[in-house]
Amino acid sequence: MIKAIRGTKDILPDESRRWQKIEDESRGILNTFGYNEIRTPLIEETGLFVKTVGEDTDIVKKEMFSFVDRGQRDISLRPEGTAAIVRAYLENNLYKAQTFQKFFYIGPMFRAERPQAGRLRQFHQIGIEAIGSNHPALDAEVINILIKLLEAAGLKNYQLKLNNLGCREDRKLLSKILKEAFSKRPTVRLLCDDCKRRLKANPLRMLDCKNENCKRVVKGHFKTAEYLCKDCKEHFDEVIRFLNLLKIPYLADPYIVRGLDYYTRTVFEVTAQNLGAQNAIGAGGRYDNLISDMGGPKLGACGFALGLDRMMLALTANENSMSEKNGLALFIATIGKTAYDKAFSLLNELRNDKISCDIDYENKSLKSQMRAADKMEARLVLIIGDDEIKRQEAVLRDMKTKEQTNVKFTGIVDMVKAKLE
RNA sequence: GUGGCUAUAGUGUAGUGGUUAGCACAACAGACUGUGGCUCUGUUUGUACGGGUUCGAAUCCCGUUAGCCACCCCA
Repeated sequence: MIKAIRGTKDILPDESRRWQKIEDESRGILNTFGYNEIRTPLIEETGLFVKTVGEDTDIVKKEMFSFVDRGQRDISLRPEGTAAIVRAYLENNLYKAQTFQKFFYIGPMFRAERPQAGRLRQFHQIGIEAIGSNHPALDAEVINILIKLLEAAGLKNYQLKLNNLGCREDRKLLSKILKEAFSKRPTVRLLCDDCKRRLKANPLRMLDCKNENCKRVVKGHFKTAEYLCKDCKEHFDEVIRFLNLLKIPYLADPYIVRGLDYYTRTVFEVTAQNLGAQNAIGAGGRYDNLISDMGGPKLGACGFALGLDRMMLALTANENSMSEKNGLALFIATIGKTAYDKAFSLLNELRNDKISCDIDYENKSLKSQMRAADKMEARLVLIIGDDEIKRQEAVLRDMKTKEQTNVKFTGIVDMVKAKLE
């Protein structure tokens, strides 16, 4: 038997109902904030992610599903959403019609990590990208939307962490300062092996090392805010002011560093409880250099991505989930071939009138058909047998009141409609 | 990607080398035959896969696969 690929899973109808509900609610919220859905391909040229996410990031170095197609093109399944959206924004010259634009997306992303609860190789994100503005209100709005989506889904225990990485120059300065601080033998020896490597490749990542010893040592050497330029400092203050205006509680955490290279200035992360080590449920930030780096105009932008699979997990853990079935309006139970034929065409009429209805497909006994109707939570059951065919009328049973009435074949659709009203 | 733990009907589980692998729920069928839920009766379905040890393996060993936990990373 062929099984689903490692790290992928089926979202079965029971669960799918919950997904749809959350997606629908999210679309509604995003709509009120003026965001429009964009759908980009699941596959892109590998170079897109190498350039944007960063050559030295784990995502690109070891987590991408990449392959060479028959035309010898290097292609990858998208590991995240931002790069493709910026690509689409530039490729379709969207900025020429209007510079500032707000997008949202919902869909699967792919990363070849070792699977765990809350960490799949195909996982699903809902995210937004607001492109074309440096305004600090935008950062606050983006964060606000993330919070709104979480609350709409019913998530209770979450925490928002906020930081400012500074502009590209600030990041360089920070890297330089870190490198210098740990350039001498004795200080280097205090770091874990990973951090020794990070020191060379990507010093900023030393900031969020989980090793207690590293935390202490690195902490002792600097505080992020001190290395911010005046503009970045001001921007951060403004973002905080707007957040306060919206009464959004946050925790300033100078050790938040994102694993994607394009972030500048504001970065944030929302963690949820009950998810074990995979507790980052949503995260994002500003990326003011990405658009120009990709050959576009110099424009600021900000966005986030929310992990839907993780949110579902967190919701089940909170026991806030409920899966209500969409009960059937009508079930038609039949006895005999003639009755089935009559019922089958009747079904079509009812469905044309947007009445949800169904019939038996397994030649079951009347008793079993009634059981099936009950299981489907049918409100009404129409019973047609030989007697009814002779009289040209059917028995309509209300499943709740057990009340039964005879209805002429010609008046069935109207009668059912009236009963359902 | 590294280390560890786990794998028994659809689901949750019992079974620590010895008969036909047990239980609950679910599913299906039926209870004077044309009517659901409750009750009762019956039925179907399983040792992840592949090797090995042994007279004998769900049980011990090895490999594979998958899941889980931690790391790593991230949503």
